[in-house]
Amino acid sequence: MTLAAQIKCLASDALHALFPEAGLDASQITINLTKPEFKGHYTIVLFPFVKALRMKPADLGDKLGNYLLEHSQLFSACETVSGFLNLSIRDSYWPGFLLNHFNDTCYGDAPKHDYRVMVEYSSPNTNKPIHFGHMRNNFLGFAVSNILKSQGRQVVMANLVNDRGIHICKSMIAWQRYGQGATPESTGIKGDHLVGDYYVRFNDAFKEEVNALMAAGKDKEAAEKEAPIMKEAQEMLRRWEAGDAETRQLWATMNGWVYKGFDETYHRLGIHFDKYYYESETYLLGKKIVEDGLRSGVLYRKEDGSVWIDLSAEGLDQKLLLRGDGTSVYMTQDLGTARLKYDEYKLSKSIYVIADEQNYHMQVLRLIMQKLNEPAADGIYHLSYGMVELPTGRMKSREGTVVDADDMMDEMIRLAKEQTEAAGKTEGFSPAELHTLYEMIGLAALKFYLLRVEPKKKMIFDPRESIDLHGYTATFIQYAHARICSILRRENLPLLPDATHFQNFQLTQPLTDGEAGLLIHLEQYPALLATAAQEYNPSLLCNYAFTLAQAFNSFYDDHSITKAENEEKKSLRLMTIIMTAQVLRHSMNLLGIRLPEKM
RNA sequence: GGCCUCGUAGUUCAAUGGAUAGAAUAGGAGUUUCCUAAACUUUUGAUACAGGUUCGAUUCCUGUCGAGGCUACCA
Repeated sequence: MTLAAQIKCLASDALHALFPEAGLDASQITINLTKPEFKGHYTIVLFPFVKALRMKPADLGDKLGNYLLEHSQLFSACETVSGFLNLSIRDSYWPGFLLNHFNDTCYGDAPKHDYRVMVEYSSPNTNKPIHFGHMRNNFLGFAVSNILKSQGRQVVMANLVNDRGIHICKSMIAWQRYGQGATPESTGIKGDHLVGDYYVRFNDAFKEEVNALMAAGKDKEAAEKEAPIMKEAQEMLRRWEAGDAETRQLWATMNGWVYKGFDETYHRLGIHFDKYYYESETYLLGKKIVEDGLRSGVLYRKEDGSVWIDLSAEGLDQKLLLRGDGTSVYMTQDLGTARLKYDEYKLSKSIYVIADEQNYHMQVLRLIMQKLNEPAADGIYHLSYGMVELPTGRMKSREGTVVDADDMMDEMIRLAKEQTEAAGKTEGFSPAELHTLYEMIGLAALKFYLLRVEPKKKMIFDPRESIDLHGYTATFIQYAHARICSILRRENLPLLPDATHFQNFQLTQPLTDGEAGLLIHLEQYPALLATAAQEYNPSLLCNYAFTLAQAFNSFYDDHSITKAENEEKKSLRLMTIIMTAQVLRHSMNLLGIRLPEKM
C-alpha cells in the first residue's frame, strides 16, 4: 500500500476514534504532498471537517496530529499550518522501502487480472504516408497499451487499416493517368510516399478540371460534381465493390507498396500491433448488420434506396448507413469491425485512439450499436486526442502542407548528432555506437514532445523551430540516467547492502531534504502509474519522470555518492540512485523511450 | 444557426475545489582543482472578461468575448 493510502487509513481511524459521535465521512479525507516551503512530506486537509466538528482548524490539526504520532510509527513530526496538517515521515521508514524495491524491475506494475481490453490505434489510410499528426496517435496508442499492460490488463494492440474507399480510388486513378507504370522499385521512392504523391496529383488535376468547367460557366458545386476525374474515381469505387478483377489487382498492388512503407516507418517508430483489421474485410459484415437492423425496424430505407438511422430523439440528426447505390460508408464498416473485435476477444473494453475531429462520429457509433442491441456497445471508449497543428492551421495532405513522419525522424536524429558533437561528447564511442545514440536521443525527443501534453489538448508545432533537447525533454531524463549509470560503473563503490546494514532499519544519521525528497518521489510511482492507466494519460508519466530527474539532478549536485560521509549513507544513496534509474527506465520504457547508459 | 472542445508568464505546458497558481524556454545574475555543466543555483514575468455557488474557484454554474472542431451519399 502506498504511503498516501496508509495515511488516509490512519487518518480515518483517528477521526473515528477521536470523534465517534460526529459521523464524519472518511471519503472527504484528502492527502496531498506537502508544499516545499513547509516542513513535512504529506498533508491532510482539515477544512472538510472543521464545520461538522465546530472546531478551529488549528485545534483539530493538533489533536489529529498528536493522535497520529501516538498511534503510528510512521511519523516523526507534525505541524498544523492554517488548516493543513503537515506530517513528516520517519527516516526509519526508508531503509526497508529501499531494500524491498531498489532493484525490483517490476516496481510500479500491478498484478495480472482477466480484464481484456483492445487498443485500436494508428489506423492509417492507405492513400498517403504517415505524418507528424499521426505520430501523436501512434505514440499515444502504444504508450496507453503498455501502461494498461503494466497495470495487469490483457491488452490487444490493434490496427484497423482503412484500405478501401473513394480516397484510395483517387490515388489509383491518378496513377493510371499519370504514372506510366511507376513502381517503388523503378523510382526508388518509398511505397507509401509514391502513392501519396498520386493522391496529391489527383487533387491538382481535380482542381484544374473544376477551374476549367467554372471558366466555361458552371457554378462551383456543379463543376465539382462533373469533373471527369472525380467521376472516374466514383466509377472505380463501384467497380471495386463489384469485385472487378482488374481493379482489385491494381488496388492490391498499390496497397502492397503502402504496407511495405508503413512497416518500415512503424519499425523506426518502435511500435507494433498484435492484430490487423482491414476495412475491406469488415465492411461486408457491417452491411449485414445494417440489413438486420433494417429488418428489426431500428433502421429505415428512403425512397432512393439509402439506409438511415434516426437519432433525433437523442438530440442528434439522421445518419446515413448505406448509400442509395448500395455502397457502404465509414460508419458501415465501423459497425462490422466493432462486432468482430468483440466476438473475437470477448472484450471488457474497446478503446479507439482517434483524433477529436471524430468525437461526433464515435458518439454516433456507440449509440447505433446500443440501438442495435450489440453487446460490444457498452465497452466502446473513444480516447480522443487534439490534433497537431501548424502555426498556419491544420496539416492537409491534399495541399502538401504536412510534416512527414519519416522526414521528421531524420531531422531529429540529425539534431541529436549536431548537439552531441557541439557538446563534445563523442569521445569513447565507436561510429556504430554513436549512430545508435543519435537515434535514441532524436526519437526519444520526438516521442516525449508528442506525449508530454495531455491527450485531449490540441498542440501547435512550428516546423521552423526544431524540437528542443533541453528543459522539459526526454534528453534531460536520458542525461540523468546516464549520469547514474556512470556512477555505477565506478570501482570504489560499496557493496550492495542487505538488511544487516541497517540495525532494525534505524539510521544513525538523519536524512537530508534532498535524500528524503528523492525517496518521497520514488514512493509516488506506483500510484502515479495507476492513475495514468485509469485516465489513459501518458503525459502524467512524462511529467513524473521529468520531475524525478530534476530531483535527482539537485540531489546529485549537493550529495556525493562515492564520497558519502559514512558507509550507511553510501549504501542508502547507492540504493536510492539505482532505484531512480530503475524507475526512469520503467516509466520511459512504457512510452517506448530508451535511456542510454552513456551520453 | 445548432452541438462539442479550449482560452493560464513573451512562448510551450502543469495544477483529484485547497496553502503565496508550478515547470520549461526566452531575458537578467551566478556555479566547474570534487561521481558527466545536455547540469545546478538565483531573478523578472500569467488565470480572457463579468457575475454566481463555497470556509476556499484556474477548476463547478450562468452570461459576454475569442480560437478550433463537428454538423457530407469524404474517410
